Amino acid sequence: MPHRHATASDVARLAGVSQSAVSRAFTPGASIARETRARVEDAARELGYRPNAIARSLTTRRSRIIGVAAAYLQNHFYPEVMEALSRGLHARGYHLLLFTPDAGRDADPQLQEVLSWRVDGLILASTTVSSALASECRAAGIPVLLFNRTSLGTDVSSVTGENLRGGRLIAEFLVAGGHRRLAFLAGIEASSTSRDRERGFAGWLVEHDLPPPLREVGLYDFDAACAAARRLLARPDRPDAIFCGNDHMAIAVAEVARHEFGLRIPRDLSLVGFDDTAPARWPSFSLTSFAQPLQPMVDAAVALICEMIENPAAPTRHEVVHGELVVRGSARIPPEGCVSLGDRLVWRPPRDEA
Amino acid sequence: MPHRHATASDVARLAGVSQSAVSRAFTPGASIARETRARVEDAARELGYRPNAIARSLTTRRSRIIGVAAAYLQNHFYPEVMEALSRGLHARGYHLLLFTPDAGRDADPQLQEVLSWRVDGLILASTTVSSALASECRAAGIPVLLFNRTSLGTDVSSVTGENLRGGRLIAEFLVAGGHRRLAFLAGIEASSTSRDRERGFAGWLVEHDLPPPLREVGLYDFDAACAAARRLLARPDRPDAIFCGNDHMAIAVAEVARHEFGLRIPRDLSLVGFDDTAPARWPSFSLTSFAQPLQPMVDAAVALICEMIENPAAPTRHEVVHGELVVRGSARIPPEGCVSLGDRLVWRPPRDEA
DNA sequence: TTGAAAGCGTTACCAT
DNA sequence: ATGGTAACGCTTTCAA
Repeated sequence: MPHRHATASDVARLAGVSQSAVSRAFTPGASIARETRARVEDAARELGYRPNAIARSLTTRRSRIIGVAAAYLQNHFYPEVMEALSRGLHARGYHLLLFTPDAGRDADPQLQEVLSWRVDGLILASTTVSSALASECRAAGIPVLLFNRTSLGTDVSSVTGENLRGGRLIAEFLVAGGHRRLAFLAGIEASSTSRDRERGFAGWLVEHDLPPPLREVGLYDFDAACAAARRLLARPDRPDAIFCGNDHMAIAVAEVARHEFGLRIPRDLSLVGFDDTAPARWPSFSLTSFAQPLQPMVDAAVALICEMIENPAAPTRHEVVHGELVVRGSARIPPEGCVSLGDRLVWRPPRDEA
Repeated sequence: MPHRHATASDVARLAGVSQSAVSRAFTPGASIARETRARVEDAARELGYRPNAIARSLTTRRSRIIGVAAAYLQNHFYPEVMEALSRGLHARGYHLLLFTPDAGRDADPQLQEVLSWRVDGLILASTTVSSALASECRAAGIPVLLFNRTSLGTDVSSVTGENLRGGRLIAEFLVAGGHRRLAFLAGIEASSTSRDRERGFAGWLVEHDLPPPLREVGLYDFDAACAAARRLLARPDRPDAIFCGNDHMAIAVAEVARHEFGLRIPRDLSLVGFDDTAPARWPSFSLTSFAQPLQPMVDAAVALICEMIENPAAPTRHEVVHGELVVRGSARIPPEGCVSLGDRLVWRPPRDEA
């Protein structure tokens, strides 16, 4: 028995009021008598009535749904983001329509479907949605927020960590630790995160008249990072320190270095990651990593998308959330600069350079 | 400029047809002349028209949305599930409305909100939604599917791995490996997965006149599992093999065993996990683990929920997806029973017992 | 094959 | 404060 849902009219009939009154009883700021509301609520309870969000959205023209594009869920950073995002949006009365663009393929068709739900906003935490489309949405008047990425030419708001400063700081950290044969393991080269981290890293070196780092590409993928690590570590001029574009790849490199090359970390090889995800804290890796503070980033994203929804005419904003270089055991520790911060050890340049 | 979305009427006007014709042009099986469709499509393209899913859902009374409850996203198993689920549902034309019940708190209010979207189905991949509510949904006629869990008294369909057989097999595996001082690290005790795995494990031991395993509770949580490991490993009668309720906890135990107790795995301690998630394959852990085959489980879930939607009167079903005990290096390997399966080594009892 | 018209379950605007 | 009524944008009869 497909047991039809009760409607506002059903409730109205039972409560002996108009259907409009029922609507008011469920609208926070509406003007309705205490007693009327009570009667409606009783009737609603009896019938198991809940306002139909679909019908409501049709008239209000606000869905209270945010479309969220996520991929790379195998990278520990993103699941944690999803969970926090879901909670944060819920707290503001929004729901989260998830879509996961296929890695290689074009994400735009999927996005079109999400758009057909007239989502109030869009958070793109995945590189594979074309920037063109992102700005197209903006043109169509729907707020778009890039999470943990930015887009080049197009003018779309974003929330990111300090990719550039992080890269610079890590260069300085490794050099202060006495390393001179540095390497960078890029993620997806087209991604802004990878580009910015590399730009910061290589930039600092160049500015200090040091040779540019060796370079391989790991595509933010575990297996690809393993392969890149093999190429890097098999070189005659093997690097003695590698800055990996994220923790996920850093772990891959650590595994290859130890188990295939018999290297000891950090004695033979220093490793620095980015994100400071949970596995970085596991003793086996004890990864020194530039933290992208999850909760602040998510909070910023939620606040920003809500603002954009309330004021669609607002100018685009690029929020950069402050992070720290969290020092653990995977990289040689410079003699100076370590500071204890809460329960973590972080590194700051002895002479203020950052 | 909030640039109003084009509606079917707008398209109709431009194409010189009725609004109904526009609807037909976007309805797969509808009867419409080739030429009419072409004109509609042209007009639609020109106006950037896409049917409004909200309005459509209101009339069809099918949302093509599946509500998915997820939590424990820090356990690597679930993100992978989410991603596969999202793809699988998309392939069938469904969208995924994600909600993440707060761990401790009551998930039911959140679920109510999801229900107000008149979701076509509900997949619960989280223990915190009350079984009572799950069956309430079923009573209300909305298909509910439990993923990686079952519920006790209530009659709700489910997709799970072979928790019971897995537990039994692991007991046999460890005993065949010469272990006698066994322990079980439970997850969330109220969860069916933890209960079934334990029941299989302890049951096999009892049936073979072996003493029951030691027991601690790790709540499927990394830190809690670390604490449990400390209690277990500090005992005078320290176990020489631990079956951990999932990989995530097994890794926690491995970390504590190695880095706090100086134990070597598997020489001093054998460890077996459950799920066979990506980190289990990392050389540092090389975890022997009973595989819950992700893709088959997700495929089964998608197929089952779709069936339930198409035929709500169908009886509840409990699908159990076949898994294998994947042998790696974290547990002593019995002299017999290892079989190569694809690129993995799996264990099967020499005399067929499973 | 096509168009007109009646819903779908709300909210929002009017009067009252 | 309340009830009537017109949208909201679509699908689905029903006639033509």
